[in-house]
Amino acid sequence: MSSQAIKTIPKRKTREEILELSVPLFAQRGYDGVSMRDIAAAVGLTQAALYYHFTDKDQLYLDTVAHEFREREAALKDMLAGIGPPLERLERFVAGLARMMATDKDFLRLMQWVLLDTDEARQGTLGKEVFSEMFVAVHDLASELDPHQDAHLLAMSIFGLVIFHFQAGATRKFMPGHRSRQDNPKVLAHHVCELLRRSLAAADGEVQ
Amino acid sequence: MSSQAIKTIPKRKTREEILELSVPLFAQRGYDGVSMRDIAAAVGLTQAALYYHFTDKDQLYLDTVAHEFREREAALKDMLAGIGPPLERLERFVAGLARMMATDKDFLRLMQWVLLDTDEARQGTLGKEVFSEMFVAVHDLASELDPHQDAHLLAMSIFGLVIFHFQAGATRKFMPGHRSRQDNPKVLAHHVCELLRRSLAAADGEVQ
DNA sequence: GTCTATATAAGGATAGAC
DNA sequence: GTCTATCCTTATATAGAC
Repeated sequence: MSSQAIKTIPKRKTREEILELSVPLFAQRGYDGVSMRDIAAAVGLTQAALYYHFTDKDQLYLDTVAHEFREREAALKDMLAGIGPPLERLERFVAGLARMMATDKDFLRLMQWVLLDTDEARQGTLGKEVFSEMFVAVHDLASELDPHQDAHLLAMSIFGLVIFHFQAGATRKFMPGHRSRQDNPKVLAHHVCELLRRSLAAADGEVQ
Repeated sequence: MSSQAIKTIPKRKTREEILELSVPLFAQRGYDGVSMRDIAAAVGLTQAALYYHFTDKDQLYLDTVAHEFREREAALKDMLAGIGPPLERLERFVAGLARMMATDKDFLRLMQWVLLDTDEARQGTLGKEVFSEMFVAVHDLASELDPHQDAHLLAMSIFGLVIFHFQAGATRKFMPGHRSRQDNPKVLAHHVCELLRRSLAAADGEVQ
């Protein structure tokens, strides 16, 4: 190899920048709501320059979503890693997920856009690439929590219990019984964990 | 009043037709994904004719959503009406909601679009108009089920437990432990009800 | 009430200079 | 790698005939 190879360092800075700045745009207004001009303006480039980095808008969008999801992947894995009794790990995961949903609004919204995607192939790719690993871990945790229940359904329920509260987001403010403390992810996590803990304890008692 | 008044019968058929046919379009692709041309083509009119019935696209969209939501309102109320022990009413509601989500895909998707709406005023209007009444009923049911819990959070959890499964929709197919029977709304309803029933029973035991 | 025709803007994408 | 300039398509919305 010639010494020239050293010079071939990936100059991917702009590309990363584009992805980074596209995240909040797509998260806010979705695929159809964001134009290449919008993105170019946000990055400080002309529209044409974007086509040097990405073949078309579709790919830019896909790469943006994948980028954001990979960013959060490590954090999600950490929540589920480690040892301890299943109930303790559940609490750690629920608390972590709630905190993430409360903090990374863009992540939550991108997820919602993906779930509305009608392209099954694309949804499958993103789903597998992104959710699958996390779901497997929760699925396994679920079957540890109660081997007699359908782990798939229980895992889905755990996600739904946490995520739906944040999906409802602004709408929640208009519903009766709303208090600002409920926006605190810790309060929500506690509510969800208690609900699940009681249910699992009762299930344990019912089986033999 | 002259006999002429009889002739002034509301000829609202076209308007209703437009709304009816707009529902699946907006449900599928959202506000930005549907053009006035698409709608006109679906109805069998020219684009210009739509502007006789609606001032602009925004209003057509809003009226479409409100129309669809009002359509389901009666069914939702029925699920929550009636007498009986709270747990029985919960089961009826969960089963009904699950069936509706499995049947009326357009309704579910329109709801998801509304939840992604960034216009707070619009979200407030639709939320109040549509969800509020239903939420109040579930909220009241929740406080009957367990007076010691935060009824707002519990009501949200009930919704989340049912709705999230259907939101995950196509993505679910790619997750481990998936079996086709889980797509049956009755199976899901049973899972959710059992989960809640056990949790509430345990909560009852823990107090005093 | 619905049409044709058109104004006006915004969108995705490419060619070629630098 | 990024720019300018441009093409072509699609979009919302209006004017005026019927």
